[in-house]
Amino acid sequence: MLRKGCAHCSLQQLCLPAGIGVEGLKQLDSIVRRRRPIARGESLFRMGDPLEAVYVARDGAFKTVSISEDGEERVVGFHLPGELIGLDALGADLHRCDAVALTTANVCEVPFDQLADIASQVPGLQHQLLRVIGRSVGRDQDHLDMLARRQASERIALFLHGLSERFRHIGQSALEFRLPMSREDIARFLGLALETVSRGFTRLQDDGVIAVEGRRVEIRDRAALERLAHHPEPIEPRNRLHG
Amino acid sequence: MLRKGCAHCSLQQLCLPAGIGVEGLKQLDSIVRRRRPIARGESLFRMGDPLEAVYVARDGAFKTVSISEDGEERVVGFHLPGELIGLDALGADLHRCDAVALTTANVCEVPFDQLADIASQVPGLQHQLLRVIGRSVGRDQDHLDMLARRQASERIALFLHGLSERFRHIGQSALEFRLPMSREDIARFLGLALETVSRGFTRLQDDGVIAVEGRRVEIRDRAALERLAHHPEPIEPRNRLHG
DNA sequence: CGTAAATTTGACATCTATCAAGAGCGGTGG
DNA sequence: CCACCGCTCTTGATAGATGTCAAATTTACG
Repeated sequence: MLRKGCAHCSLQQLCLPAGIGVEGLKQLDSIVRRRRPIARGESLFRMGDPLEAVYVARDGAFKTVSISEDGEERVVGFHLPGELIGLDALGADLHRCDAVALTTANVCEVPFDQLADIASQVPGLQHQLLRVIGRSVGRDQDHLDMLARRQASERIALFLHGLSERFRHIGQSALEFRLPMSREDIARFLGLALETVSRGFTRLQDDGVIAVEGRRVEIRDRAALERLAHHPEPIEPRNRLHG
Repeated sequence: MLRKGCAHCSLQQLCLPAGIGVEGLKQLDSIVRRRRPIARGESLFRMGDPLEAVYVARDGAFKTVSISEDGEERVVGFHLPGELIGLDALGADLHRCDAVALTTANVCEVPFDQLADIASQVPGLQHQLLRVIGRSVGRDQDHLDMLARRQASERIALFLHGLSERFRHIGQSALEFRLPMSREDIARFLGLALETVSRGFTRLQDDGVIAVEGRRVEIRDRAALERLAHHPEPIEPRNRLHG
């Protein structure tokens, strides 16, 4: 039944509850619904749906995608456990994109109206809500930063680096992890062709920066990865098996 | 002295005040500061500054830029009158970018702590604040949508189209306007080289979609602009002076 | 174990960045 | 009022990177 509640959730520090008192926590807890597991490929909401709730995955991962008018799917964002999903509807009360599960996932659902209500009563919660929104805005800006890079290699390095940081942030290994998304998803997230992403991974592996095996990634040389994220090409022409 | 206050501001409908009662308006009005005109090139805040206030231009325009670690300037966003500036700091209470005036501008400054205070008291204001934040998030997603396009022509068409919509939204002509930003700013916003932007404008002019004269832009064929925004190249191979 | 999907790899055309130079524009000072 | 200067913008040539098409290979899943 998963009736433990926010107070004992491993995501406590990342979620809305951070920094609010016991009273507030109880109130918040009372409106949070825990949904049955979402299967891979299922949607939490679709483009055009009215804003009813925001969601946080306790485990699993999601992508948010928008189908542009020319029928192309663009990946707007990836969402790891503890990262709020559904804020895209804040502007117009209508969702601008679909939220699709990349893996089987468990989510908490927080009805938005009730959240807003409580937020105006519980002193810390409003601030915390704004902060969580702000973190989400921050991730959007990181995304912008990636897409503004002209070199595919930079975008890819930045993507892996950012993902690594986020895994660390939720208490998983930052140096070895499994990508929840396909190469195609990554390509659509980075504004690149699928093949370019694949080649980018291969190149990083050849250069000894990472090890890839399908969706398993190991970061071998974090410093090099960061360098690549900020410079088009290897600073020092590293000797690649002499040719 | 500009002592007219929010109640009479032409931006009323776009700003925080929309939809809050007379009482709330008075409270809000009491904390809004109107600053002396900002000169072109001046900054409202800099990267790393603590979040003190959010800003709305009453006239003029701003850009927000972030200097990435490799020293490149990236344009994160453009801000027309009525569009909130400063939300980038929500996540960490620290500004992530500089806000620079593109023209001489008059701005309203709203101390953030006081705004948050009042928002929790005035029923409509919290909702309105979230909505304004949401619109800002929406603009970020439009930006992402542009940058995810692989063809420069699509990004440029989308940029002009979006700008046109925003001018209309603030009551100015959507078909004829003056760009407040340089080609270089646009290039850094779109992740393109300056020359590519220039060439893109020229091409649109040659195709009869727009007329450009320096920073003056006239949209001649809105439908064509929208088509270009969603398709790499002219659907119907329009006859360009027969060859 | 077999089939479909995902990923990698190769070849090639195209687009964009880059380097370079020139034109247009606005502002300044004589 | 005109000439000059600097900055922005445009235009051209070229090299390099990425998208596209195609096919082989691996992986995942039933």
